[in-house]
Amino acid sequence: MKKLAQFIKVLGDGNRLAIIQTIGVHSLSVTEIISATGLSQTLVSFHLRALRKNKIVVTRREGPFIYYKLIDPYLIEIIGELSRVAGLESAETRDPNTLAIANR
Amino acid sequence: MKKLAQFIKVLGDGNRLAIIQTIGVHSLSVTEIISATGLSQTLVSFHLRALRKNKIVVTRREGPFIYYKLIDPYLIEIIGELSRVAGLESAETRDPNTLAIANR
DNA sequence: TATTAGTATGAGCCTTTACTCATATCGGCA
DNA sequence: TGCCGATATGAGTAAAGGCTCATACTAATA
Repeated sequence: MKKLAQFIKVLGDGNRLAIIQTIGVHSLSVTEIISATGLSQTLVSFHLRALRKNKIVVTRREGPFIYYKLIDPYLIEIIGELSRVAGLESAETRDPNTLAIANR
Repeated sequence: MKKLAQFIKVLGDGNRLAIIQTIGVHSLSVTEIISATGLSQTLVSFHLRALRKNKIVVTRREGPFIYYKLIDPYLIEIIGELSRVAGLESAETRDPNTLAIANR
């Protein structure tokens, strides 16, 4: 239970959520994440470390770039579910055809 | 995004997760939650307040007792999904077709 | 080898959070 | 009204978390 709490705690930060949403189903370099989120290099790196340590993202080096991607992109869907349960999303934003769930 | 982060942050605590799981689909009094979790009265009350403030539980008074229940019991399933994505659950429970999340 | 772009790390600061203790409130009943 | 069981609240403390600054590491290229 404590492991799960730790995992969820990592998700409970606005900037990390933004980074996760930005990465989405893609594989993005740190520079891309920085410009997409508008956060500072250090701050992005700081949060990426937390996401790495908690097995939420993995990295792959390509020349001078390091690409990050979600270990399980399904996480995006779960976050969407949480958003609904939290009452922060209108019900019709849910188009089943676009859900990654469909291609699993 | 920040509202969602706050909501998730509330879920990211071991004791609160224990309380949420304990309540489950039922409606439990504080005393029942205390004995089921083994936490102190003050601590349970402390966490219940957080769950209340963040619209995760609602209360109903019945004589001297106050009953707590989840506003959306579906939350339990989402937590289960998170547990799977976190790699903390056995793989057999991982059949996408049986997931409530898939049939909504 | 020196430089530069891309990325990570460690230290320090400030805020938030989880917890406990003591006390207060509330409803029922003698 | 006074007491008792059930629950909540406020203050205080220690620890954790988010952030920034300065610096270090790494790979490519001149």
